[in-house]
Amino acid sequence: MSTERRTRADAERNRERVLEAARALFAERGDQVQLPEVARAAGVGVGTVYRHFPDRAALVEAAAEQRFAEIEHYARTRCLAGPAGLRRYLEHVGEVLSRDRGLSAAIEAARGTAGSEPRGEARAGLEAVVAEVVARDRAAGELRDDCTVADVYLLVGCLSAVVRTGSGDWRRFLDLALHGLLPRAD
Amino acid sequence: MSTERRTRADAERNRERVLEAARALFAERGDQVQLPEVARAAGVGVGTVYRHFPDRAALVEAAAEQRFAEIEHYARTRCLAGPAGLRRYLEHVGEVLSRDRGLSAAIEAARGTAGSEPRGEARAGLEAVVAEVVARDRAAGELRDDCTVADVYLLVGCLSAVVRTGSGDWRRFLDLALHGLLPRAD
DNA sequence: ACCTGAACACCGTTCAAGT
DNA sequence: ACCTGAACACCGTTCAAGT
Repeated sequence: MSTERRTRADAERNRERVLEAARALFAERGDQVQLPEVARAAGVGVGTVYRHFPDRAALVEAAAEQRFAEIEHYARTRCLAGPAGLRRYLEHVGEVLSRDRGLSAAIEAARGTAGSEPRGEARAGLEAVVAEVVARDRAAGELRDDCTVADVYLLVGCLSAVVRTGSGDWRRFLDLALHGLLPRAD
Repeated sequence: MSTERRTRADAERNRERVLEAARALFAERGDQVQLPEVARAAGVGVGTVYRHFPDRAALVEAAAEQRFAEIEHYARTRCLAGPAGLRRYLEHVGEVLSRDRGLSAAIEAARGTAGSEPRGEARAGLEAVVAEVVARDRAAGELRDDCTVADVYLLVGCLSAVVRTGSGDWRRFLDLALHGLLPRAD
């Protein structure tokens, strides 16, 4: 089992420090934090940041990964039982986005890098739960029959933009969007 | 009336050339064009660009101003008579956004610069028509009673994000959003 | 192996000099 | 008055040298 166990001691610790610093800074000020700043906060040289993360986008994504995992956990425990699962899901995403300005950057960057959508692992897990939530709500007659996971991505992207630009109330947006997903017979 | 008529000959022509070049380049590649590039395309020095426009944002906004005027004209002639005025308005905005990648930048930058929303003149005119369209559609019972101009801005912002990131179909988004603006009794 | 930080490339913006 | 473009400031990324 001694296949690929090379990462030694301080290397792993440095990686974790960088990630920790990145999470805190991105959450607070979003995409505008500078990498040298992250390095300073982590107490390492810039080169170390680049050793562990190929570029800025990779660090943003890695810092967001934890949030995706948290959101997935919330979805599994809170949105698969009872009514209005999708509504609860989207409201939770809105709240997390409001608290972590860096999440938007990760969500939008993923779109930017054409095609390579399924980055980090957490994303795959998330997509699976969202599919379940949609299926459940549809079966319960709470959603239009043609509502898909793609629709949810669409709305999450918009939600992210609304929160990021601070234009108006994201809850109002959700009200409109969710109303739009209702079955034909209101 | 010789109050403030100082701008002479080439100055005005240069300003127009810069604007022309900026319109073409922004439309094609959006917010990622570089100002030295605009200067080169316009056949002037960078300094001249800055002489006429204080900074990048101002140039983006000025280049977009024309589009706003065009959209306003469309709205006045096509969305104040007949049914589904707001739907026709938003579909037109979606089409213009699809053709001019720089418009998104202007729309989103305006939000970014907290508070100072009402830049260029064209925007004020636009806001006025949109208010009329909303009022008409509401009176005709085509929209929820609580639908406001702010809602339209919200959706235009989302539309812009959807088109810009190329995430999914913006027409699908409009379908959902407009459905969300329907009166309670579908 | 991994770390450091000076150095490089690049782009927005300014400003001394020219007309 | 206005124009030009070299120069400056800044930030992402690389890499030679050190441990």
